[in-house]
Amino acid sequence: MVYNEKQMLNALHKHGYKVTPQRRVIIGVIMNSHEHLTPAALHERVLRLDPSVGLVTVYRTIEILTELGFICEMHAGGGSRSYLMRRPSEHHHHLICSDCGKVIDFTDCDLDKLEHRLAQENKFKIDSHLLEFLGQCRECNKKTLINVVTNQDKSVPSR
Amino acid sequence: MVYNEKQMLNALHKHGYKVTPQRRVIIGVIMNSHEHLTPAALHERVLRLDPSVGLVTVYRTIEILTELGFICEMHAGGGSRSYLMRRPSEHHHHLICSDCGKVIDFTDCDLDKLEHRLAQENKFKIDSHLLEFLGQCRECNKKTLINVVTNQDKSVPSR
DNA sequence: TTCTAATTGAAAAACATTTTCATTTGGCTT
DNA sequence: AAGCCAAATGAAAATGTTTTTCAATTAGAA
Ligand SMILES: [Mn+2]
Ligand SMILES: [Mn+2]
Ligand SMILES: [Zn+2]
Ligand SMILES: [Zn+2]
Repeated sequence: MVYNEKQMLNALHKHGYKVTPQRRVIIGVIMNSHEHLTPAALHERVLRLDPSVGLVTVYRTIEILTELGFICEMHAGGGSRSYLMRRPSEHHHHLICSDCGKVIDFTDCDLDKLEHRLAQENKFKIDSHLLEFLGQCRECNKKTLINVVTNQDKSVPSR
Repeated sequence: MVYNEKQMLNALHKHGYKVTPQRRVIIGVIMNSHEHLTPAALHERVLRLDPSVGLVTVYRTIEILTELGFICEMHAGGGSRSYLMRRPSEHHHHLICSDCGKVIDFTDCDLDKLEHRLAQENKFKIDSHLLEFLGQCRECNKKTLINVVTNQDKSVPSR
């Protein structure tokens, strides 16, 4: 289940935030993008629709939308920063393609048993968890395999 | 199982890296710290032992130690950046206290079944995963409970 | 001891995010 | 419809983190 634009704008209003043209555009871009976006990437797309929107406004809107639960952060490993993406409404996790950045959500992490045991053994009160699988999507894997076959006789540079 | 200082210095040498006084100090600080450290926090502690070591060298050493597998990144959620800490040698994950930053490692994540299923269903080639539990350690939880009891009759400021 | 590629620190550059502030505006009240 | 004002905005500056550049130093092999 994914929120639609009207629901998001209503929620803004309901929580005392003003529905500005800038916020409309930003929300529109997020809604119509299936990838996760950095603030900068989001801003770039917003500029195409309204060149006057500032990056600061993008940051501020991201903060609100996160607070309202419409978007969520992503951790794609490596030295990479936190990204964001539109999100289903339930607790979920990510399958991330390290090559192209494609993201697939999944909801059944089934970590309750593990969580319970860890809580007991370590006297921790566990509030939440972060789980992400990193790998290669089908398309990127195909490309890799083709490259391997094509270049199998070529010598490899030593560094 | 945790590496000792000598092993780490040997590994540096073995991989063609020079064993410099700076690297000795940095490794020493990491070895003797049980918390995870940001590059800046690590540098701060290094300065106490050798005020001439530059932050750049800390970054460069972090990179090498990560490559050699002696330290690993941490993702403590929120807008937080990537942290690092000393680490056991095997595949493992973290239990992180959101209050004091205490970290407990655990190794048995047992995600194979889930990984297999996700790989099949989504045609993904999964290389690795990231799993962290966030919560409150015993001590911090105690403090919280005491505060709740102590302040239960006091009025709460509205913001 | 000599030699040299690796390493270092300082400074600058490159980025990412937050703060400040004067101006504008959404939307409630008349 | 007009007025009002707290909320929101963009520009610019400030803050913070990480990387790059470069000349000087040095670890360690010969
Ligand atoms: Mn989750
Ligand atoms: Mn660890
Ligand atoms: Zn891909
Ligand atoms: Zn704690």
